[in-house]
Amino acid sequence: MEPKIQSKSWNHEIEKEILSRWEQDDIYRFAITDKPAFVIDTPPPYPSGRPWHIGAAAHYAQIDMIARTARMTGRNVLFPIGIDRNGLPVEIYTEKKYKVRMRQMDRQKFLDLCRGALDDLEAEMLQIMKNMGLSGNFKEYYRTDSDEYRALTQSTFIELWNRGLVYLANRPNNYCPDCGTTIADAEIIYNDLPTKLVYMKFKVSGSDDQIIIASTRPELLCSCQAVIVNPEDERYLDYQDRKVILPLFNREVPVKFHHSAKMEFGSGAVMVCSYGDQNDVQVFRELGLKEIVALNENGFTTEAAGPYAGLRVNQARTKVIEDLKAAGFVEKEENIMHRTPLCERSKTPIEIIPLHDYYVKQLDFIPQLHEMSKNLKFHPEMHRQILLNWLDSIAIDWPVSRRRFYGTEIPIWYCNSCKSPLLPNPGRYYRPWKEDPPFSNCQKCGGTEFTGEDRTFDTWMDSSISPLFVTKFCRNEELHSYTYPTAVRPQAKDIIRTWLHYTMLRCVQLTGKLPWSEAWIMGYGVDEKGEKMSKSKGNVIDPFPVIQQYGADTFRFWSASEANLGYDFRCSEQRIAGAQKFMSKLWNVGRFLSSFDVVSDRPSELEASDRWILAELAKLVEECRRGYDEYNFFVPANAVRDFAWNLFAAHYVEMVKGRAYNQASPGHASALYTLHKCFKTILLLLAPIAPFITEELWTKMYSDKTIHHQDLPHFNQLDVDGEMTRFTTPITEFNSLVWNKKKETVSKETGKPLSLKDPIDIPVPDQLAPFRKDLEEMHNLQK
RNA sequence: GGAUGGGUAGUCUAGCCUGGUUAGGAUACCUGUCUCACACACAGGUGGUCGAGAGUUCGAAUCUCUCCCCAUCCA
Repeated sequence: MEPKIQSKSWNHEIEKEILSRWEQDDIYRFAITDKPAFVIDTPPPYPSGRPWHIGAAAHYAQIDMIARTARMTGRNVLFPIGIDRNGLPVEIYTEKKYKVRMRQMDRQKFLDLCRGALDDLEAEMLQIMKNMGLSGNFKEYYRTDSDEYRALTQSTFIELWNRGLVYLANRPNNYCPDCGTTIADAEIIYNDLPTKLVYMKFKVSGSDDQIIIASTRPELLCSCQAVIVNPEDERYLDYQDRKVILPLFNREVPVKFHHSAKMEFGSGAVMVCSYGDQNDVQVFRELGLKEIVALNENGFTTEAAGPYAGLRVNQARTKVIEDLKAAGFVEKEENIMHRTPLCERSKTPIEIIPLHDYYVKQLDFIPQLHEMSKNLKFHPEMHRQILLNWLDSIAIDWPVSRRRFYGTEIPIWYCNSCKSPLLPNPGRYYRPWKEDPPFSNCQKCGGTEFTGEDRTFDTWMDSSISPLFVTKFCRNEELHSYTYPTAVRPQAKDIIRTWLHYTMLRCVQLTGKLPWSEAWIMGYGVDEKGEKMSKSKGNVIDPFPVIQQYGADTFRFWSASEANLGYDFRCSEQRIAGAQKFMSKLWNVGRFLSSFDVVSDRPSELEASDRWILAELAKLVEECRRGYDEYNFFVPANAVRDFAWNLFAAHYVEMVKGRAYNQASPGHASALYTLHKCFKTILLLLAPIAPFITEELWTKMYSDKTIHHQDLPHFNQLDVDGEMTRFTTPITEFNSLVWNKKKETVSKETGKPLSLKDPIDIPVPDQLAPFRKDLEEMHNLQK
């Protein structure tokens, strides 16, 4: 009766051995077969260095559970692993690390520094992903800055260009003076920042009246082209189309009615400048005003600012306020908190200035995206609304050009004589800023001199074709048609309006098809107070040391048992430790059962207790299946833990110990069969969640083949009498009753409460007659 | 201001869609126990006006309405 398993607790150091075994046997390889393909459009993580985010690690653990669930339900799974390496974060990281300025050094040297930095960060990232037990395709992991990836980004852009879906426009756009580039609406965040609200006196032309105008942007006075008031504001009814005179600049501008003027803000009259905010842009457009460019691309005031030209925004503001005061144009100043648009990356206030940028058409596609999104299944359904709200709020096409370096180059050359933009043929990776064009004559004018475009794409241009890249679009027709559209896009809910939306847009434009059939949206990992983790709050928990201390399976099981589908989940180390206890319990149940022979064939007659637990087991399997069907691992994780610990180990195992130990007992085989049947099922049900410990127990106890090529159990495969579950409550209550009695009874010999093995005289109720023998032996019930 | 989700014992959470026994569980706390797998365990216990109010109903944590509070996203 020696257990096959010796060690008394689950040692997660074993995970490393198991990992290398899996790697050697290459158990997750993917090839085209006649089974249905199941492709996961894995989010490629950005290697931004430590600390990583525990919520992100949990996210990847769960994506792996999706992959394992699909594999164990008969699908041919392609689980790509990629690393996102384009964009601002690495540029900022590199500038800091090497104390350099991107625009003040050789472009190629800067790119080389970035690449080196990414390589180091990436290695660490891949290692942790592997250690977490991700069953992805690490052998062929991809990078979004590889020639192959960038060539696809460029090819798809050229395709859109040729179809007229790209245009160049000069229009007011969000501009980050610090990053020196255009940014999309989706990249803006808003913070309340302290600022001065200045109440300025505007003289009404041809009268002694004056209008008070409150503004947080007095430095933009020079670009003011109108003053607007609300048409319902009785204070200004008489002023429509009259002129007011700009203080300091002595220029006349008209007073107009516009519904966007808020009566309760300041004096109710608003000056409209080009451009203080998005509302100014709208008013300029609607009223047909002529814009005056007050700020240039470096964030300095222009000639239009007259005496205030050539200053930074803040300097200009200070000086304008001083002069306004000196000339008696200021009624008062207030210190207020103002909701200020900031660049998501650099946290610099953005400016709105007219810029030449390339736009990808998206407005025309919104009705189609609306319609097609109806065929996209959301897990959970409630997060569909985030996408719909975003689609409804999109007001402009997508500006895709960026004045940055570490990104995919926009593949355009300009003819020096006729200035026409010329695009190369799709297929390879182009770097116009350093390469000669692949043509020698301008198609328009025959010119022979060209200038390469030096801008790059918005990184979402790269990210938004991930489902095309991983299915080898344009590169392997056979594989692409087998794998596209893909099965599922797993992602976090905060990038629905960027990644999810842009991917739908681009894939629909390029293939006419929705790129996936399901979107699986995970909530945030939040801190112990329920607040979102962020580096600025300083409440980020790094997953590295946690995984190192507790092991991958504990971390994974914690993540599954804590995060209900789509809901935010709390990250607390105490609860991770709680998950570890279950790993230990599972291990010990296995250790105990490993001392009994495995009976795989079902005996013709099963004892009542055995039929009872099998009925409960069937219920468990059904519930777990329900969870797995919608990739909600919260359900199986908690259901299996509850069953294994509180029913199977606590009650059933104790009830059948007698029969299990006694080989002469008539119910011996029935007990051994049922014990192992239950435990095998528990292991299979947990395999997608905790792949290491289940593999170890499975291969030690039941098979020399991996558990991860098994199928998830089906409840109708278990031949059970569902009626038996009616005994569950009476059985657990009777057991409690006996335990209570023993505790209350003081032993005459020891003076302590009775030990659980001491005899006691309690009759088994008639209702539980079928279980009488097992219960009597379990509790040592004697007359 | 708008949208989404949530408010259940000290803390966390299930149940709510499909109203019905003493509102499950975890953790913490208290008490006891080494009982032939497990003290990372076992047994027992304290602790709840299910955010507030109203309505529907024989009956509401669950359905309806109003309000308050929290989180996240968007103006």
